[in-house]
Amino acid sequence: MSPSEADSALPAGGGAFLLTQLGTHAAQAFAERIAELDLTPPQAGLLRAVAFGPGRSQQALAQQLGTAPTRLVALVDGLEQRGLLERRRNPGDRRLHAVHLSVAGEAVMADIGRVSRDHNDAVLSALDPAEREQLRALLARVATDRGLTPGVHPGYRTLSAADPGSPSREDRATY
Amino acid sequence: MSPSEADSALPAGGGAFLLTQLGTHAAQAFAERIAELDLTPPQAGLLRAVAFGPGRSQQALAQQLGTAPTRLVALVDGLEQRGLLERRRNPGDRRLHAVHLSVAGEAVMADIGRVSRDHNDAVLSALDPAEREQLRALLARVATDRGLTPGVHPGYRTLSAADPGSPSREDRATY
DNA sequence: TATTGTTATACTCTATAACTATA
DNA sequence: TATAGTTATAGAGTATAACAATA
Repeated sequence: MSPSEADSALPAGGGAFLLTQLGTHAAQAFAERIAELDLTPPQAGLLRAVAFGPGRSQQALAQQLGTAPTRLVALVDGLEQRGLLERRRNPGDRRLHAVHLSVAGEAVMADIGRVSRDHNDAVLSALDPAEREQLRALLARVATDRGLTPGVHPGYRTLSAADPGSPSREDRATY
Repeated sequence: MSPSEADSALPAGGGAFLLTQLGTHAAQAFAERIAELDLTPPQAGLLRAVAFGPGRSQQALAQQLGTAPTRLVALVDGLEQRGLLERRRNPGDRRLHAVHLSVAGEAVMADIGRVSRDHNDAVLSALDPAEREQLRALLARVATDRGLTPGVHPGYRTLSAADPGSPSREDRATY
């Protein structure tokens, strides 16, 4: 079989492939930007979660972030050592650690907000405001249809690799 | 600072976040579909690359796929043991292994093409053909603007995690 | 006994470096 | 000596399971 027979339709040219490609790119670009704050994306996500709902237990945070409680320990450890998070004992139930932002942590949160907005603008710089809204609306419909709760993404946890491999330049001709 | 101040704009609601979210979802969905053929996405990508350009060396394939030559060895090993790929010695330069699809490999390639098309249809099922094309056009412009060669994606290799963490349902209100 | 948090262990994936065989 | 392929080693990241403290 010839290559053009093998995948005549659009494996690497279809919308699903573009979504995979751009999703990867967006995640990488965000990781690079957030690295300027000496943060990883998971760390930024944890800070954001704590900022939104201060004083929650690590169990609650783990459930919200969709990660194992054991993973949260190391994350909180690192951010606590850097003085961005605080563990506070709960007098009512001393098993719980209420996680709060420190003052420094709140300052970093403001930085994260700026970085996120810059990131969004950079990724979508090719589109004007109307087009961005158009794209947003289409993506939101796909996300809803696919059962993705807006604001909650899978988290790249069980991800092994990519879409239809990495076809590359040469393949474009046929795809 | 209150959460709504911290990220007033759109960190988890903007187009960039949606791209990350849907990109992850599309990659996972493809991985699940291709697993029905007992393949991983990297394996499918390698088969596709070989199908498009048969007889190339592992070095050439590694460069095209954007991966280290050492990683390709194990990939080719597995697919050769399953009888889908063949290593053929090059009489001219016996250091090279020309990689070819076997007959069984060509049959699997046809399956991959079907799976890829089904995957694309499923992911975009919320949109009618005109809307799919609209989305495709917008994504293609963003991809070009960001310097991504169509058909070649990063490959989820250096990916550490996700966009702005995993904000989750509760955050939607503010985001 | 159940639950929160922690620690220890193992497993997967990938990257780096050393080795061989050919040239 | 330089290159293609291979093997071996190690590193990052994550998941699983056992453990200690508290309820």
